[in-house]
Amino acid sequence: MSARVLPRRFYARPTVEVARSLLGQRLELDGRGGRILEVEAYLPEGDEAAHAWRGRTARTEVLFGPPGHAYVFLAYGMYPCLNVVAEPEGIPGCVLIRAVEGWGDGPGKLTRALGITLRHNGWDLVTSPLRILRQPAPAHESIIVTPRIGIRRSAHLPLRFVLET
DNA sequence: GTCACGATTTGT
DNA sequence: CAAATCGTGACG
Repeated sequence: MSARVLPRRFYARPTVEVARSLLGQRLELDGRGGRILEVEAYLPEGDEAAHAWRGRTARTEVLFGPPGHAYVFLAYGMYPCLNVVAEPEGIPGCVLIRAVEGWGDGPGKLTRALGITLRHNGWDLVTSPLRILRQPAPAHESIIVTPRIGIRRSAHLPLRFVLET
């Protein structure tokens, strides 16, 4: 197992902190992947757009589990969207991966390109072929912050983070 | 059981 | 701007 794989403690932090830290790191499945360029945070509290807002259900179970796992859901019946579970176990924060360098921009496009499907839901990003590696940050990169895309509720919150070179 | 609704993408 | 497409959660 590569020494560059992000450890569990990386994910066991506040959701926004994890979201910002995720930018620039390398996401891969079976060795294929690239740097994460765009993410969105979905908060464990006060965030009506988050799936966990309605509480603990069969679907959101993964969000309440240990950090560093993948939460994959099907958007609009067609597009698998990949999220990274953050916060200590029991606190349902997560980060949506919206763009990966070289594999597409848009949460549904990058999953299709990398072959990520619903069957990857719940996979451990620390010990499985679906993982995130620490990547040295190039100089002169900054983070742009904007509202999240495609949601109606809690739409004003500044929770989308884009890596700007 | 039934039904309305999307954390999207693509084509008109 | 509208269609495609189906798992989920609310309701009864």
